[in-house]
Amino acid sequence: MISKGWASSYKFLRNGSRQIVNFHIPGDFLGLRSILLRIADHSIEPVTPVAAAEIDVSAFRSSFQRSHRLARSFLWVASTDEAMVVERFIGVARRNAFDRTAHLLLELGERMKLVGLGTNAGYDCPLTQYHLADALGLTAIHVNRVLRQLRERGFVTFRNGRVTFHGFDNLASAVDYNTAYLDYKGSKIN
Amino acid sequence: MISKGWASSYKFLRNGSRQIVNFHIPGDFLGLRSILLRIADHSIEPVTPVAAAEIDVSAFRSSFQRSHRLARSFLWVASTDEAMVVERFIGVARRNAFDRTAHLLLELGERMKLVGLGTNAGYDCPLTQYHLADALGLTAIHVNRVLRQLRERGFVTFRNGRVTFHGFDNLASAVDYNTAYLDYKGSKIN
DNA sequence: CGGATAGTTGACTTGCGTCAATCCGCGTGG
DNA sequence: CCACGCGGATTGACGCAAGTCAACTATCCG
Repeated sequence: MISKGWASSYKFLRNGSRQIVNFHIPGDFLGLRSILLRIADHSIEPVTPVAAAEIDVSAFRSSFQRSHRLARSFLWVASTDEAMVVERFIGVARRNAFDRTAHLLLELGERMKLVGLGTNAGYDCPLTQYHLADALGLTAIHVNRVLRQLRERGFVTFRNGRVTFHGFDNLASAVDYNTAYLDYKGSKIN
Repeated sequence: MISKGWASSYKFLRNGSRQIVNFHIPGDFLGLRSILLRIADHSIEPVTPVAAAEIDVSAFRSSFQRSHRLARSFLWVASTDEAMVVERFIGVARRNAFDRTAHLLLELGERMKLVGLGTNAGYDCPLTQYHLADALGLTAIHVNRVLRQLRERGFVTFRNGRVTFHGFDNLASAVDYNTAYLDYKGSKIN
C-alpha cells in the first residue's frame, strides 16, 4: 500500500508505445488482483519516489476467510479499480481530447480529496505531460495544446506540479463528469 | 449464465453515444461483479434472443465460504473480464481501426473456440456493424471500410453472420495479437 | 558551461467522422 | 402480389481533430 508518492501501472505494446492503465496515489493498493490471483498482467513504475507499506499476502488472504465482510470490502476496492479502467476506456473511445483530459484531472482531484491530499481548489500532481499523454491515448504535444485550452478557457491550470481548479463543479458540469463510481457511500454495499 | 445467444454490456454517455464494454457469449456469466457487490455500473442488452441459466445468488455466495478454491476460480473469471476490458482499452487508445477490429474478431474467435462454438476457420457471429462500431469506438461507416480492407487483404471475411478466417495465425501475427490473457492454463493459478 | 528532461509553438499530414446517397433483403399490410 | 418501410450494408465527397515533424525555450544538475 502506497504511503507516499505516485506510481503508474502500464502496458507496453509491441510497436513501442505504452499505455498507462491507471495512476496510484497514497492510500492505494498495488497489485490487488495480481496478488490474490498470482497473475501479472501489467507492470508498475513509480512516478515519484514511493514509500509503501508491505502487506503479508498469506495473512491478507487468511483474513478474508475469517472476515467475510473484510473480504467484500477488498473486493469492492478491486472493483473500483476496474470501474476506473472502464471509465477511462469509455473516455478514450467516445470523448475528445479536451473532455478526456479534464476527466482525468478531475478524477485524480477527487481521489486526492478522498485521502486528504487535495481540495476543490486543487492538488499537487507530479505527472509530466508525457504521463498524461500515455494515460489518455494522446501525444504529449497534443496534451500540451489541451492544457493550454483548459487554462485559457478558465477551467484548470496545471503548472509546476500543481493542478489548480478555477471552479471544480464548473468544469465538472462542462465536461459531464460524474463522480459516482468512486464513491463508497454511493454504492449499495453494506 | 448464458446457455445460448449473445449479449452485450454497455454504457450510455450523456451525449447520446454508447460504448459497448464487452460481448457475452454462451458460457459467460453475466454481472458477476455486480452480483457479488450489489452494484450496477453498466447495462446489459441482448444481441440475439438469449437463453440463460439462473444462479441463486445466496447459494452462490455461500458456496464461496465453503470452498476457497471455488471462490478463487470465480475470482479468476471476474479477473478475465477485467483483462478483456484492459485489452480493449489499450486497443482503442493505441491501435488504429484496422488492428483494433482484427483484435476484436480474433478475441471473439478465441472465446468461441473455448466453448466449442468455433474453430480456426471461423465462427457464427450475430453482431451488426453497429455493434462492432459501438464496441470499437468507431462509426459503423468506418467499420464497414475496415471490414472491406480485411476482406480485400485476404485476412477475414465477415458476412451474413459468419466470420471466416483466411489464416487465423496469419492475421494474429499481422496485427500483433496475443491470446495469453484469455488462457486459463497460462495463468499461474492452481 | 554542456547536456538532460520538460514544456511550448508552428506548419503540415492523415485517419477517422460527418453527411448524403444508394442498395439489398425482409416483413407487413393494403 | 405489389408497395412500402425499415434495418443493415456500402460507397463517395468533404472536414476536422489529433498526429507528425521540427524548432525553440526553460530549468535543473553535474
